[in-house]
Amino acid sequence: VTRNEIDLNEAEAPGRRARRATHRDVARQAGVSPAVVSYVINGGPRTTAPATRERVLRAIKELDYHPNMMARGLRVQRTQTVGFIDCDFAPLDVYVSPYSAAILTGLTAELSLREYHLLISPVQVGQDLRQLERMLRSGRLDGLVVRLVEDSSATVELLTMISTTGIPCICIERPVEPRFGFGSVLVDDDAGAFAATSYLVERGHRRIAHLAGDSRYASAASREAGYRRALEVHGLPCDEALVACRSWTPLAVDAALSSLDALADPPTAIFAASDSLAFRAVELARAAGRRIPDDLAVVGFDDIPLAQEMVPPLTTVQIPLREVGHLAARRVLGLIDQDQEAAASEVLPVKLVRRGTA
Amino acid sequence: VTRNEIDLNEAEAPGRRARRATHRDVARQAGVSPAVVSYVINGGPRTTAPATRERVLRAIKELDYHPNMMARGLRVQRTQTVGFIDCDFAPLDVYVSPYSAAILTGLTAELSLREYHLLISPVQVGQDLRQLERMLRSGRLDGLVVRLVEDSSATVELLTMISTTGIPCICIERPVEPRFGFGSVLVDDDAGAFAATSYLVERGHRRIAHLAGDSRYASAASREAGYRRALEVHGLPCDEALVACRSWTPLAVDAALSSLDALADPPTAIFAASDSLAFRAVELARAAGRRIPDDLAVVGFDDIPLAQEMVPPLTTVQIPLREVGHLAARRVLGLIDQDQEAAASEVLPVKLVRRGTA
DNA sequence: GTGAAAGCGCTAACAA
DNA sequence: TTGTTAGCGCTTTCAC
Repeated sequence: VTRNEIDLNEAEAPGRRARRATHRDVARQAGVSPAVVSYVINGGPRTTAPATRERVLRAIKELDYHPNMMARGLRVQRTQTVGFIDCDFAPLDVYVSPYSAAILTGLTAELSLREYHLLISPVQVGQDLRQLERMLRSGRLDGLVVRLVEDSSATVELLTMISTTGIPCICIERPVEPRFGFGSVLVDDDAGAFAATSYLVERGHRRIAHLAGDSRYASAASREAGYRRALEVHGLPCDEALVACRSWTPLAVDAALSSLDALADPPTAIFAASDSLAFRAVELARAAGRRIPDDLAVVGFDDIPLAQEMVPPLTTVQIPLREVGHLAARRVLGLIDQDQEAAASEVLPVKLVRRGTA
Repeated sequence: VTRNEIDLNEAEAPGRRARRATHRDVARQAGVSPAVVSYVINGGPRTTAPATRERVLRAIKELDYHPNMMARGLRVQRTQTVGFIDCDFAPLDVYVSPYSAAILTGLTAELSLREYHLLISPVQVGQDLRQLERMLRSGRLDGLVVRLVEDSSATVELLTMISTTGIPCICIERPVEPRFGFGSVLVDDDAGAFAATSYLVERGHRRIAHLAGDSRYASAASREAGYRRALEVHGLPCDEALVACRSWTPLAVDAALSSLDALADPPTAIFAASDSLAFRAVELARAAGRRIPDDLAVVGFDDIPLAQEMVPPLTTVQIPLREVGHLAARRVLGLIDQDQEAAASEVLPVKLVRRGTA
């Protein structure tokens, strides 16, 4: 007598965890073959007579049957799961940073529409990839969304590893060489920084400092590049003493502001590479008795929730982060469905939102 | 000729995705039976001769073999995955709130130590549970960590549903009736609020307002209770006009402060139910020309990163959120390993950290 | 329109 | 110490 022939109720004896109903139980109860149960559940590939269909559906209800994803996944080679790899220098920031948070929000919302699940894997840039590779090769994932923060050889190594696994993949934040065939959804950091800086110039500022982000991050570099380009276009000199910080840590702004203040010709405006940096600058300046925006104008980048909670609210560059998540999700799903178009690259526009600090 | 007998290289023809090596390929290459491959990989249940072991290991390397988790999971009924269900009124806040972020950080770190993966499912309080139930019953998860925010019948319904699935479960933030056998790790909100309020009293404040959180949340209620208890213990009247806000949204503080200011005898101190609320209060008060902490003392709750970035830094109640995540992870893992002790309930102490705002 | 049966890749009980 | 084999729960081809 095989396990499957044990009566279901009998197996539900107290003490042991109840055995779950399988499609065979359903088949027996409905008086059909296991195949038909599958046809009914999946609406194919064969059609079923309405009457049998009804009986099967009823049996499913009665037995409270739920298909086992492991078994189904093993059979059809699908897991209904996509992974999110956040490859950062401070990997556990995935959750802490409002930046990835917004992306994850978009991703999750879109995936759950198609009953897909999200598996999050923080990875440290340059860390040993073996554990990750084991995971990817274990067949647990149908697709992948990878957030890249820089273009070093460590990143290429990661991408190469991923591509050898053959898992469909969409990249976020950094573009990726076409040879990988990965598709990406990006954001126009450079244009945003250009717009922010230009805005300050238009407001009459001539000494505009830049609180740059951690220079290991490509987005920090792009934002700085946009800043420099704007100065140049507007015929302003770029005083190296005006670019400071080079860290994402808000507390690093303290030292940066001190040196800026010590300048013979201190800045009248600041363009910060992130809202958190901008926020700290505002706090510090205000504590030093300066009025925002009159004594010091400040523009941030990202438009995190805090930007609207500050007083005055922060003028900043808004990134459609949730949209990035949505699009990335739709693209992986597209790749999984063999839609070649999904492997394209797309860069989303950002927009300056004028509020109270500049 | 079965699929398994196709030569591996032949299957790697360009165009189609290369077939992955299976344990049978390894067995053939090493000249042993499939069982031995399993013994070697899992270090049991049978022992293997060192020589064969070597050969198997070499074959694994050569073929770049990685076990398939679906197949293994189907066989041993393990998925190496635990789910995190965040059951909130605003479910997509899982990622956005620094609160859950810290918990997730702890969870992830601990789980990855044991090569477990985390699947995050945001759920709206009171929402239809069918999609979630389908997921839970699909056998995709070995264990569950559930963050509960309140004790309504919707929560009981969720817990009941979970318990019928038989999945080992640990609850966070809210205790859970013992009948479920779930285990929990909590945080002493009431004591924290008591400490914060008492501190303000000791500093000489007599008119202490409370910016309460959204009253649908049990933590908001506990914090308010701690506040009231402290006033009572110190012989202070509890003026209902002094408790305001009742929302987690920082912008809701605006109206609350207005009415507080309009009082004949306005408060000299504020105990806020969260750091975000406290932050907004500080911003607003300062914009109105009041000095912190001299004109108005403020104490927060949570100790999110922002608390240290404000100027002056926020005096607040620190919750060991990452620790909550770590412990919850260890407990589910314990439950999965049939360790009955893991089903206990534990409440972690919080601590007042004195900084600049009070 | 439906049933029988093979097989996805793995583990473990049984045999040798 | 190792080989053989059944079976985890499902889908799908093949036969009727």
